[in-house]
Amino acid sequence: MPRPTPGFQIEAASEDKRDDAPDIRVDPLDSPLAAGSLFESLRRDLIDGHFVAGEKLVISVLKDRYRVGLSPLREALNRLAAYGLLEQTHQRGFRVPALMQDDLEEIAKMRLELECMALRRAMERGDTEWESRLLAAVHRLRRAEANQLPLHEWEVLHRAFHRTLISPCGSRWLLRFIDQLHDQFDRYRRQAPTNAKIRSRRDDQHYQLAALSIERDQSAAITLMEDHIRFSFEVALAAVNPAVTPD
Amino acid sequence: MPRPTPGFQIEAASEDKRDDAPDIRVDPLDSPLAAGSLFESLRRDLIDGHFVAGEKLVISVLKDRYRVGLSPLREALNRLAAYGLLEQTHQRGFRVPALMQDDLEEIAKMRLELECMALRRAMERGDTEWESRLLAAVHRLRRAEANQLPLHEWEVLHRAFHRTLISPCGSRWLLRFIDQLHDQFDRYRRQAPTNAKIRSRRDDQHYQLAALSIERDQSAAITLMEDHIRFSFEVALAAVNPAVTPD
DNA sequence: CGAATACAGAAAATCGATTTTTTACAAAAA
DNA sequence: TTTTTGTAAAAAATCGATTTTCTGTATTCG
Repeated sequence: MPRPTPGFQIEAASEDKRDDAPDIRVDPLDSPLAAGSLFESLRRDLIDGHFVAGEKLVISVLKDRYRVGLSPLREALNRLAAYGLLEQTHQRGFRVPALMQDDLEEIAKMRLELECMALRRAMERGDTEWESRLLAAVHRLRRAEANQLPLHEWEVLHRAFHRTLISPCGSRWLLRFIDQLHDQFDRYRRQAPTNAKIRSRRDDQHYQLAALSIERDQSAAITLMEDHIRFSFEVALAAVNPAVTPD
Repeated sequence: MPRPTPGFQIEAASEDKRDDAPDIRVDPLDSPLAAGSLFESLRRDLIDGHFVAGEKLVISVLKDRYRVGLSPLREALNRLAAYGLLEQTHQRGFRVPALMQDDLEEIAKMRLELECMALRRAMERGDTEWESRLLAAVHRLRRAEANQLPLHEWEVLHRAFHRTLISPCGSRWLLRFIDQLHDQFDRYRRQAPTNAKIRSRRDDQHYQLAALSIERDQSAAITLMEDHIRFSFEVALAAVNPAVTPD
């Protein structure tokens, strides 16, 4: 059964005046991209934890909730399954993957390998334009933290920062795999609690990552990237093992 | 427009007696897994090159060709797009990605990184059971080559060998990404010509790979894996640049 | 004569209904 | 009481029709 999160406040009630539902990103009824935008909506809701891990997704319920027809909905679910954010079993529908410590460890390990590889290449290939965009991205991210912007804004900027950092790595496949792993990782991280200490350390790491990368200090940047991912992993662990929130 | 390959000998003519069409792997009409098996059929036909690279896939044509309804077909296409074997543009359907040298280079580079990583881990973790399965796999593969089994049989055994080689690497994501890259790579390789010399060298490499991996000779095995992928890359290059078939 | 526009045909995307399969529950038998 | 079997409800999967969007062509206007 879906969790009663603020993301789903559309009830069967009033059919008009949807503009005041800030948590729903796209109104599929007005948009001609039902299947495509639905994929994005579902993707985000899955990562945000708006569904209980392990939960079975009942098509007819989703259909009502997102106000779309059967075909675009099933197409979006199929894409999500191919992407790894859903599991599909023949004749018994779609299921949200459970959260398991083994999985999280594996995902973190892969992130470590791939993101360090990407960062190394990015430092070799990045130009002034990249350096500029990176500085801009880290600045936006830190301001969002300092100014206590809503969590969602921060998440968007955080993802943008990491993407910018490795964007000149030269491999679309590498970027694609890392994106996929980030989505998987964030399912855990978003479930884990944070505190000021965690956020502050993370904030520093982001800034230092940008600085060292621009300076082309390869070994220091790579080491920091490893630290950053390991630290995020420690934090995310609390999603599967609530005892171990680090401070 | 689809190429007139033997895979598609079903014309609009006789509506009965489909059993004599050996190249169609599953008859979706008899199977209750239309969408799932259709994904596999399309995946294989895409890798086999039964579609022209860059070609636009017309839904209604595919519908007739594979004899399925619109919904399972579109679901399969969506999954293939998420998987990277098709490109989707909103409101203008699905397209087979073009073959480009840049892409091939990138794919080969990623294969090099990921498969070496996986092989290293597999050698650390593989047990006797793995060694046995690996010997069996390489034996089947070499016998298929020696006995001139049909190409398709060899392709299946070839894929099975590579999968077995790295199977104990301990990371589902790593295996998944490598599988995906193999599919991409094979789109090129299958288009490139081979000769006895190429096949013989490749055959040797497979045998040596198995032997060195079982002996746990890490550096030699990794070096050979690099050679193997580089060599396959050289061969596959002919798919985009017909002048350079190596001998 | 060239560019812009309107039209017609084709194709993609979506919808709602139908079919098939699974699941849950209850009744009967061991 | 427990297991088995039958039945009804629910859900998934598929189908064919409908709607929307695009594309190519021909016609009109500048």
